[in-house]
Amino acid sequence: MRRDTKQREVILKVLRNTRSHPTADQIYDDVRKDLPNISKGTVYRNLQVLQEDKAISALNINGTQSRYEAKRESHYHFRCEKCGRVFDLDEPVDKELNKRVSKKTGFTVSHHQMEFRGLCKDCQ
Amino acid sequence: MRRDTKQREVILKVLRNTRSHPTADQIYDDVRKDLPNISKGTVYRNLQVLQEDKAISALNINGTQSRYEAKRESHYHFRCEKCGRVFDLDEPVDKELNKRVSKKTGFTVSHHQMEFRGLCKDCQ
DNA sequence: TTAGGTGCAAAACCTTTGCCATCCC
DNA sequence: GGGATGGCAAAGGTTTTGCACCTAA
Repeated sequence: MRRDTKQREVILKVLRNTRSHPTADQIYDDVRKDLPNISKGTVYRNLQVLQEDKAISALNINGTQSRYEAKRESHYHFRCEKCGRVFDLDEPVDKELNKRVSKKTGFTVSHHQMEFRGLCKDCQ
Repeated sequence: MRRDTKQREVILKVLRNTRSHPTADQIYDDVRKDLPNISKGTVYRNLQVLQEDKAISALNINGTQSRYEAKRESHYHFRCEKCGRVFDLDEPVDKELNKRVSKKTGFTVSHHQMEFRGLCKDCQ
């Protein structure tokens, strides 16, 4: 069973009080203001636990390794959460979205990426 | 100026001949069939160069570090390519997309992420 | 000729893990 | 009490980098 600990509580509090999408290291620094003795291992372990519990989410897709592809017509991806394979999709890319976001935000939008996730045929 | 090297050529060839979105390590293994003496450093360096030249692209967003956020209503992100900051967008999330992709592919689609890229207001 | 590129190995980074002490239920 | 969790430090895995030697232009 899951126990309540000060460490986990503070990590979650930090994430709930920011909109800055911090890295593990930034979270660590922030948490140390409350818990000067917390270790990085604990931060990482709790970030995982909190993800399992759906209390937080990681923006980055699939951990640390980069994947590459030759430049093609722009397209979206599907990543299987079990086997980790990445597939190209036929779904048409909506370029209007870039303009719409640009208009709303005032940012210069050059492109967007979309990734669907779930289970591929082999893994269902 | 950029010179043509056998190493870069083979790396690009490998990426053009696959749809498997390989990692740097997988590319390295593949390239070594042609160039047994190539080093990993060279692979990494060329993957960067090829990205600069827009000949290839990395699927992963923003290198190796993960960023986290507390769970919120699902939403899309914008990442500034200059300062690296990530912003939440108001753009409505289109859940129909999941169903459409699922129908087309036969995959089980649980969710999707979208990230827009460009320059934020401060960096333009 | 010479600036850009390569190989090699070490370093840098980020993340995970083993171990033992500690704490929550 | 006993299993879950934490702190610490070492290990692991990926990517970057310094340096001396090469090579395309």
